[in-house]
Parts: sequence; structure tokens; C-alpha cells
Amino acid sequence: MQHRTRRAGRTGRPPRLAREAILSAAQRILDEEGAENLSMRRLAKEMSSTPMALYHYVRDKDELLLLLLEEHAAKFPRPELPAEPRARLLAAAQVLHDILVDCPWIVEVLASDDLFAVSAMWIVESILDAAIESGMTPEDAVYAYRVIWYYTAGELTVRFNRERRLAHLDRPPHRDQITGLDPGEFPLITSLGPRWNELTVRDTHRRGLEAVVEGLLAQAT
Amino acid sequence: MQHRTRRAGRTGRPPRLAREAILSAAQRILDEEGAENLSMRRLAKEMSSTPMALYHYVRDKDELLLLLLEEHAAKFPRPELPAEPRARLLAAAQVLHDILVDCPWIVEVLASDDLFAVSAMWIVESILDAAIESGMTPEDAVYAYRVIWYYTAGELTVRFNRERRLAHLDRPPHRDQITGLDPGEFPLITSLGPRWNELTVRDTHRRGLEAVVEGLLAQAT
DNA sequence: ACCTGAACACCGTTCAAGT
DNA sequence: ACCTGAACACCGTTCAAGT
Repeated sequence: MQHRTRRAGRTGRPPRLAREAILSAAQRILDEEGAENLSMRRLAKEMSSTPMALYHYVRDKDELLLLLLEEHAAKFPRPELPAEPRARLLAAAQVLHDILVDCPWIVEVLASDDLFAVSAMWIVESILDAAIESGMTPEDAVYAYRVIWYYTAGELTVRFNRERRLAHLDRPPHRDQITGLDPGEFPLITSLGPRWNELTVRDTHRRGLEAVVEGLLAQAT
Repeated sequence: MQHRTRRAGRTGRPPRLAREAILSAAQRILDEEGAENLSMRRLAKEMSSTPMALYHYVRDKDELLLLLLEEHAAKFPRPELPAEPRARLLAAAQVLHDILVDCPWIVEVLASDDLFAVSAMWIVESILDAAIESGMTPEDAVYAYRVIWYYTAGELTVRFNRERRLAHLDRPPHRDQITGLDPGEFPLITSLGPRWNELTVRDTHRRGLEAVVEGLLAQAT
């Protein structure tokens, strides 16, 4: 399928096209079968090819995931950010989350400190810019970006792992967290009882982000 | 080795002892060969046994990792926390990080929202208590704990992945993040140049934690 | 240049059988 | 009760060979 448009050129090869075919096949697996089912072997099968054929287009699995992120970020509509620096800092940090919240597989690629796709670099630039305009030095702006990134990465990791856990809840947890805890030693946790699980499942990303940004700005002045 | 002290009891089995032997063998692998080399098969080999013998003492690999965390947390000295609630909130959150910073393998077990080992539950209890004494409702205290946990989990994930990357830097990164970026589009990032990597490697956990806690407390009043 | 087949060096886990 | 051996159903990646 990938050499459909083979031409008569001197060294015929449509690598760009093949790469795109690989990426959309990978995206199809991601959408239909979930991140945990995307493997080089599964992907090769999806394309009626062999695993090693893929290595002609991507260096390794990590690069494949990075390219998928790149594509996803490029597709994402680039919203207009508020002019006011503090609001812009918050808005840019929110976009960072918005882009990644649809990529449960990035947990696997969360390797880098600075991540990531050039298609998403404009967000980092926006955060730095907004932080500097809020009165920070460039050094502190980088620091602020990193704190925001840690919060975002942590929220996404926990979020995706919870979703994955709920998806196949075949087996009960190793230990029921709350039940069976000694109320004498843990009066607050045990007093919450089932409320704990309920509170723990709420989407508080935005509110937490506001606290983080607020704390960073307070520190800078 | 694990049935060294077999007794004459009615149904002789020293499961507690065997479990401990398994855990210390696992810890030995972790220390000497790193988290990425701990597998059920490697662990069985370390004990001159078969992989399946282990499944008599732990349900699966996840439980093994949880038990290792449990042991590590239990060993950790429990520091005295400040009486002043706001300082206690920060101190408890710092201990959460201190305990986990020596466990690069928790990245694999970062599954739960609320994590984790009962041996470390006193920290969660302390955070909730300090948050409430700082004027939060119990609900907001849980929310505050979660924000702190996200920041901590993110910081640790990025930290460990960077360490792992530096450990075997056999291959260069897929793309040099900064070099090759268009200065017209990303003036701030490119202007930092090599400073970016330098800033990105700094340990800013504590400072960031202070910002996060500060932001949470500001939100609560 | 592009692709294949076989192999290397692994995984976690299940199952049936042994003692 | 505790352990083994073989097997299932996978991984990512290398290598030598094909066209």
C-alpha cells in the first residue's frame, strides 16, 4: 500500500508519503485499540508489512511517538492569547494541557525535561514571554515554565493511569486505600471515607493551575 | 535459600521470610543494576529460582513494587514537623518528595491518584491536617494534596527520566531542541542558547514547591 | 533504496504437573 | 504448600540477505 505511487524517477522512493502512511496507521491503532496496543509489530501488521520495514522511516519507537506528537500539535488550533501578561501566562499553560490531554500515549514519551515537538514550541515561547512581561527575569521565566510543566506532566500521568485502570478493572486493587486504615492513626483520611474517592476523581486541573501560576507570580515580586 | 529455616510445624512454610528474601533480592537488583533491570525473570535468577515461584509470594509485579515502596517508606526516618500549619504543610510536602526521590522505580507504579504505601500515609494525613489548620475545608485540603502530588509526581518523573537518559547517553537525541530553532519565531528560547540546558538541569524542586503551597494557601483565603 | 525472514535477547503470566 | 518446565503471547531491535 505504501508504494502505491511509485514513480519512474532515478531513485524512486516516496519516503514522505510512506512516513505519513505509517503515522496515520499508528494513529488508527491509538484511536481504536489504545496506547498500550501500539507496538512496532502491531503497526507493521496493520500495514501488512514487517516490523523492520518501519525502521526505514523512523529511527526507533521513541521517534515514532515524537512524530505523532508533532502531528497532533500541528493540527491543534492555535488560540489567541490574552494581551495581559498574567492572564496570558495562565492561558498558555492551559493550552499546554489542552493539547496533551488527548494524547494518553505521551506518558511513554514524557522523557524530556523540555519535552518536545517544535509544533508546540510556541507555547513554551508564550509562557516565557508572558512570564518575563509579568516581571520575571529570563532565568526565572524558565524556572516558572518548568514548575508549570511538572504540574502538567504529573496531572496528565495520574489522569491517564486512572483512565487506564478504570478501562480494564478486571482485578481489584492490591489494597483498598481507605477501608482498613486505622482511624486512630489517620483520623482525617478515614473520616472522609468514600468521599475520598469521590474527591480524588474530580477534574481540578484548572483550579490547581491557577494556584500554581498565582504562587509563581507572587514569588517573582 | 528461602526454605533454610524449614520447621517441623503442621504445615511448614515460612512465607514471611521468603517474602522478605524476595524483597531484599529485588532491592539488591535495584541498587546494583537499576530499575530497568528488575524483572520477575531476573529476580528469579537472582534467587536461583524460577519466575513462577515468586508468584506464590506476590500477586504480580505491581504488588512487588508496592511492597518495595512500603519497605522503603517504613525505613524512612519520620521527621518532626513544625507546629505552625503553613510551615507544616510545606514540610510535609517536602518529606513526600524526600521519600520518593530515592526510588527511581516508582515511576512505574505512579498509577494511583492517591498512591500508595500505608507506611507513607502519615504524610498524606499530615498534609490534610496542616491544610485544614491553615483554614481550608476538608474538601479543599484533599484538593491541595492532589495539586502537591501532581507537582511532586511530575518533578520526579522528569528527574528520573533525565537521569536515565544521562546514564546511557549512547545515542544523541532525535532533535537538538534549541539549536536549529528559528530565532524569528522563538526569540526567547533561542536567545537563551546553551543557557537553556543549564537552567533546565537545576534542582528547583524546593523553590517550586514553595510557590505551589503559597498559591494554594492564597487561594484558600 | 527498500523490504524480508530469521534471530537475539528479552518481557509478564498461565497452566498442568510434580514433590 | 511450594516449586518446576513448558508454553502463551507478546516486546524492540540487529543482522544478513534478498530485489
